[in-house]
Amino acid sequence: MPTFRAPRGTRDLLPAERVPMTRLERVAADLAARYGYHPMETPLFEDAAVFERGIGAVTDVVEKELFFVGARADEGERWALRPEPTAGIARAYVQHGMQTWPQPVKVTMTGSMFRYDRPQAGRYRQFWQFDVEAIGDPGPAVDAEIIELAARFYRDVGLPDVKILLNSIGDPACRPAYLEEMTAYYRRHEARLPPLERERLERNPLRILDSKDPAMVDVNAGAPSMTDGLCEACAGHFEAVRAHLDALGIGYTLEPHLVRGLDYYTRTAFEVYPAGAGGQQSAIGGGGRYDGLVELLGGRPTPGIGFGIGLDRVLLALQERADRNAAAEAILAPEPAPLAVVVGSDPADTATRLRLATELRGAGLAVRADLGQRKLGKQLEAAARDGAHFAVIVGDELASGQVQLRDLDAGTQRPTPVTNLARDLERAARTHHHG
RNA sequence: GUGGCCUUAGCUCAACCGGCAGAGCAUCGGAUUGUGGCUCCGAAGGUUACGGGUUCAAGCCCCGUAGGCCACCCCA
Repeated sequence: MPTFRAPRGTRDLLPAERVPMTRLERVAADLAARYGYHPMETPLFEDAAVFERGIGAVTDVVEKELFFVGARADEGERWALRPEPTAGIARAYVQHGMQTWPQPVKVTMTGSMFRYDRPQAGRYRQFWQFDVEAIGDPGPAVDAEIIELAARFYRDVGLPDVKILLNSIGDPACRPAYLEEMTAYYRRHEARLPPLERERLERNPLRILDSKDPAMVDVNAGAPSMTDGLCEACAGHFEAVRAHLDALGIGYTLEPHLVRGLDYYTRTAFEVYPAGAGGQQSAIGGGGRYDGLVELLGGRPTPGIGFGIGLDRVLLALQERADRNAAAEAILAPEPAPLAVVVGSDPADTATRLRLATELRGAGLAVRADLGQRKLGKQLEAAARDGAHFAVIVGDELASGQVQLRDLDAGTQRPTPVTNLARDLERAARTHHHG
């Protein structure tokens, strides 16, 4: 066992993971740019109150999953690592007076989030997310546009068959009334509720509807439905979102029990799951409307809607998938091989190998240099296994100003003057690709 | 935070009833002084996660800790 290892719930992203994840980020960033979103970035940590006030003090995320930054607590500073991106972005919106920008303000952010929960496959204490936010437009069309963007992202990276769960969870105008009605219902049946559900009744009643306890099936069947409890404005908004999605041809599943874990959500809520998995902790994306958040953080009343992509889980879904399409393969493919490797086993030539490689790179070519003193056979073997198409062999003919340019695929080689090397290699590469 | 399963080389895994810790892959070297992805040979790599206990003897049995995984919880 090594003396040190990555802290629980965190992991090192080695090239085999970081490379595909970077591609996911690139696809998402290019896509969002086409929709008019601009990248931004907030600090990794914020005043803890930003999350407590924005996300809600009685949510799991704030109550038990916040990572506090330990420094200087004695000086009254309470910082916490961001558990999600939206609260920080809303704080920035207020701080920078973005209400004076053309509305809606459309931004993206990519990076790590932190939650102190119990790790599991696809559930980490540090995880990566790509996030999209449109702040300042109350209309249902934006909701549909952002869900369509989400659907397109998953399709573009090779997950064309994701399941989009959709719901409306009302707003401050109608949720209290509905909550009162449904808690009253469950109080009447409290004797039949398991302990966990009784606790939820006090703390987070909406969760009861989503219970996995078999004992709850009967009770839940008779419960008042959230959809029926929507006020006219929320119902109309929801209907319009669905109509827009239908017009765009975006498939979704109505899920009246879908409840989001953060207090700031209003009206539209959605989550995205990979095709097969029914597993509950496998959401690969989620989002919704948060019309009260900016105001909670000290701004004017401002509507907003956002969507987060769980990059770790998207990657996992792609890796686990048996029937990968071309898009998925392109995300997971290893990095392209170098065009050529400069090899040579005479220690006296090391400087020349380094110089030649540098010149070739200066000419825009992807060239690896073997700067060791292993025997030539080993170097060629490594170059071939790397997938390089050419080897530049530096050896005796250097005395007459020449190196060997070897075609590793064809197994042929010829001498070429070092002064011509870049042009020669470029030409060889061109004819090679055509052949 | 609750319950359960697991942990042997860098990776994937063996090791009979408790009796000398092994293989494949990967790494490095060798097989004609400077020419290949295959093949052959070899080397290196281990406090059997960590700490205790039982026993003549523990990778194996018992306890604790850590980490991973699964189901909850919750979310991405």
